[in-house]
Amino acid sequence: MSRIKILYVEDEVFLGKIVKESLESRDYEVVMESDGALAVPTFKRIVPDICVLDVMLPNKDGFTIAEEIRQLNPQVPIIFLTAKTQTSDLVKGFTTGANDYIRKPFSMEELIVRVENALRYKVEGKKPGVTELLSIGSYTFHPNRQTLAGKLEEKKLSFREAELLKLLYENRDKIIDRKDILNLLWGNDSFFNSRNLDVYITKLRSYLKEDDSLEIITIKGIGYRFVIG
Amino acid sequence: MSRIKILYVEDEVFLGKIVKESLESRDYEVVMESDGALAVPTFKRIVPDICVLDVMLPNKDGFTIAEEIRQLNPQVPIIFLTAKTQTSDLVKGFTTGANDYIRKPFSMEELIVRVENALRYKVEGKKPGVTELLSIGSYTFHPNRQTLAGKLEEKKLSFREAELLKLLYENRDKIIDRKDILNLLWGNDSFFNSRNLDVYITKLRSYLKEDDSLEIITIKGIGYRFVIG
DNA sequence: TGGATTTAATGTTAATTAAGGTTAAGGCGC
DNA sequence: GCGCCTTAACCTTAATTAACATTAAATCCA
Repeated sequence: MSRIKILYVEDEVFLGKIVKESLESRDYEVVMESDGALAVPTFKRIVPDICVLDVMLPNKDGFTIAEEIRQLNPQVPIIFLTAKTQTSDLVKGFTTGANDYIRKPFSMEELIVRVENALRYKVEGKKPGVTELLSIGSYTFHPNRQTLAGKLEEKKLSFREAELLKLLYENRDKIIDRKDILNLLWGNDSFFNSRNLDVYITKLRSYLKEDDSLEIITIKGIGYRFVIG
Repeated sequence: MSRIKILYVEDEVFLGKIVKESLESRDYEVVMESDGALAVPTFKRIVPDICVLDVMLPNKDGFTIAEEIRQLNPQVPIIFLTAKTQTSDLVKGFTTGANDYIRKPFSMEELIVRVENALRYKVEGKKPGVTELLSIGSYTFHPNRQTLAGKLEEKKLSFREAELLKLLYENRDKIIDRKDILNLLWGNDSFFNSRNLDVYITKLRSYLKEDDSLEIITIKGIGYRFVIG
């Protein structure tokens, strides 16, 4: 299977490169275009599987680009990146069908989730995606359904709980920096969010206490390490 | 096993020297390159295990260097050092996988954690880490879980305790220089950290006193020797 | 040279500080 | 109102620093 191709239109070059590298390290093929006026020609040339458009662009804004892309291809998913100040009402009008939007500042985690959702939507129509199952000790974790099934019962997890558990699981046996968790899940590492993380760690520990081979170890001043077995 | 080789591209020479020394004190081999244009040639010459690239460089920026390095070697982990302003505060995350980001200013602790994680990822791919068990006299030591199990009970160790014990164990029967311990665990050998080490030695001795065949011997003015049996 | 004395290094325990854990009470959107 | 997220309050623990004790090496002096 060939790689998923993303057209990414962004005028802030530094930000763009970081996002591009990030997506590429997750095995997406990314073509970045920094000039709004060239977005549509580039689209025609590369024929991407999905588009990520900054709304605020010089020469031609993201919405206009989207309209023109829709003429060419009514199916392709488009994700808008909007600044916080731009009214969500205006944006909502564009988020019908295959469109979605993310408010800046966003975390990579967020972008990845949206991209994956959009692709799933594209492939399967309206069906929710194939739900992967993760086996964590004696538990079964369903990241998309946000459920954690133990021996006795299945617990529904909230979004934050599920995201945190997923992150810990993906980085099991490694030290994860507190800051990284905060930035990935909350978008910044302010003091309050930091205390918030503590709360969620407590929650997960309590959910996972049925299996004592599972442990979220604190590394004070640095972060956590999730050990399994 | 030969030492891990790091290519470190940084134009701020003063900062660079500090970081270089710090990494070297932790037993990494560090090659520093201050000219962006020479980064790729240096890469070819030394063939490092991991790259740490400042993004803002004269002549050639870190991202461009990364792209060229990727042509040569798609696997090697790359860690970018970015100033806060360069990301416009918009992307807060990092990516698991071959790439990682650290915002300047960063702590050495942070860099070390990233480097070690990146290397582990490289070595083990996505496989869960093998959780090792070490047998120390009548004790069983679990470095990742930070537990030390004696005949009667299992004691939870703190991060520092576990790291120190691991270090002693890895160098058992050899004389370990105090300075080396301080540099490896604390990153420098200041007076205060030195007293700190004394405290942790006392703690470990007390934890290990169940088995008389284990002894942490002081070699005054030099360091310690951990003898087993 | 060898015992006494000084000195510096380390041992030990306790106090302090700062990070994180826990639980519960607001707050906000659906 | 309910569920989730956030904030707050209070508690616990790790890491550091400090204080004082001990030990070994270095120096001194007969």
